[in-house]
Amino acid sequence: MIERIASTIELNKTNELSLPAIPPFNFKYTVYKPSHFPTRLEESDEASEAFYRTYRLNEDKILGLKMSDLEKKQGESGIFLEVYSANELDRKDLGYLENHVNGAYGLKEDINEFYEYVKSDEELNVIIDNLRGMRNSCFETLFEILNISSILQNTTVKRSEQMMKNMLSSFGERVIYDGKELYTFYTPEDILNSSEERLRELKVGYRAKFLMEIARRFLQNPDLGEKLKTMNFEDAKETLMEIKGVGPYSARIALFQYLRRPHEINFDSWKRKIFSKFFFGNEGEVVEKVEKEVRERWGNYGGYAGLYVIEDLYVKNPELQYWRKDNKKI
DNA sequence: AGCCAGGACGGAT
DNA sequence: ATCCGTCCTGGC
Repeated sequence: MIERIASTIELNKTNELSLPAIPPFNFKYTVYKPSHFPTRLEESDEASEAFYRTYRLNEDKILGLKMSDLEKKQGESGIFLEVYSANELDRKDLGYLENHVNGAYGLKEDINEFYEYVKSDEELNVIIDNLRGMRNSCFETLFEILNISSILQNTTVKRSEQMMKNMLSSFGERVIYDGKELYTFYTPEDILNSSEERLRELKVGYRAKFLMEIARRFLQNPDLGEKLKTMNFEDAKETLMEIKGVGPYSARIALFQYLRRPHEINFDSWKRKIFSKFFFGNEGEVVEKVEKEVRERWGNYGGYAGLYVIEDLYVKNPELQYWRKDNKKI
C-alpha cells in the first residue's frame, strides 16, 4: 500500500484570538498535564511559558497553535491563542477553532461546581489549593483519543510512548512553526491507506487490527463523536464498546476525557496503586475496594477529583515521570 | 532460555 | 454472568 512521503509543512502566523475562561483558571495545568506521557503533538516551552499544539481544522487545514496565559497578557482569565497556518483562515474557520479550544479545555465550564461538591473533603482541598482553576483537557477528537487509549492498553507507558512516536512519525504531518517541529495526528484515511502488516512493523502488536477497525468506523461514521455528545451516559458507553478493541478501560478514558463526564475514572494498574495508597496507605488493595472509596468520597465527581490527585502527585514528584524509562509501577 | 504484566476478545461454562 | 486462554512486546 501507499504511504505518504514524509514532508514538512511550514506555517506562518495568521491570527490572534483571546479566549476568556470562567475564573478561576489555571493556564499551566489546564493545557499541560504532568502525568501525560510526552508526544510530538505538543510541547511546553518553559522559557516563554507558552504551550504549542498542532490541530487539524475540518480534516484538511493544518494549524500550529501557540497558547499563553491571557491573565499575564490582558489581566483576564483565559488563553491567548496565536494561530499559525499555511493559508489565511476565514471567519468560519476561526469560529470553529475557537469553539474547539473552548471545549477542549473546558473554558466555559464553571469549575466552582466541582469545588462546591467536594468542599468538605479537607485532604482533597489541600490539593485543590495547589492547582486551583485546572480543567480536564482533551485536545483530541474521538478518533484520536480512542487511538491513544488503544495504545495505552495492556502495556507499559514506555512502550505506549514508542508506539505513539512510531505512528505519528509514519502517518502524521510534520509541521514547523515558531521554531518548533511537531506532528499533527493522523486521520482514519491515513491508517486505511496503510495496512495491518505495516502497523505491526511499528510495534503496535496485536493492536494493529484494532487500530484498523477504529479507522474503518470513523471513515464510515466521521460524526460519531458529535453523536455521542447527544447520548445519555449508558448509550454513549455502549456505543463506544461496540467498537472492536474498545473495552471498559478505553471507553472510560473517552467518557472522561472526550465527553468530559466528571464521574468517570479509569483504573489501570498504575492508577489502582496510586489510589490504593492515597486511600489506604498501601498499594495492595483490589480495584473494587478502591473504586468503592472513590464513589463514597467523591460521588459524581470521582473522575475530576482523581484528576487533581494524580496531577498533584506528579507536580510534587517530578521524578515519577521516570515512567518514561521504567513502567507503570510507582 | 522461560515467564510475566498489561486490556480486550471470544469461546466455554 | 463469570472464567480462561490468547493476542504482542519488552523487561526480568
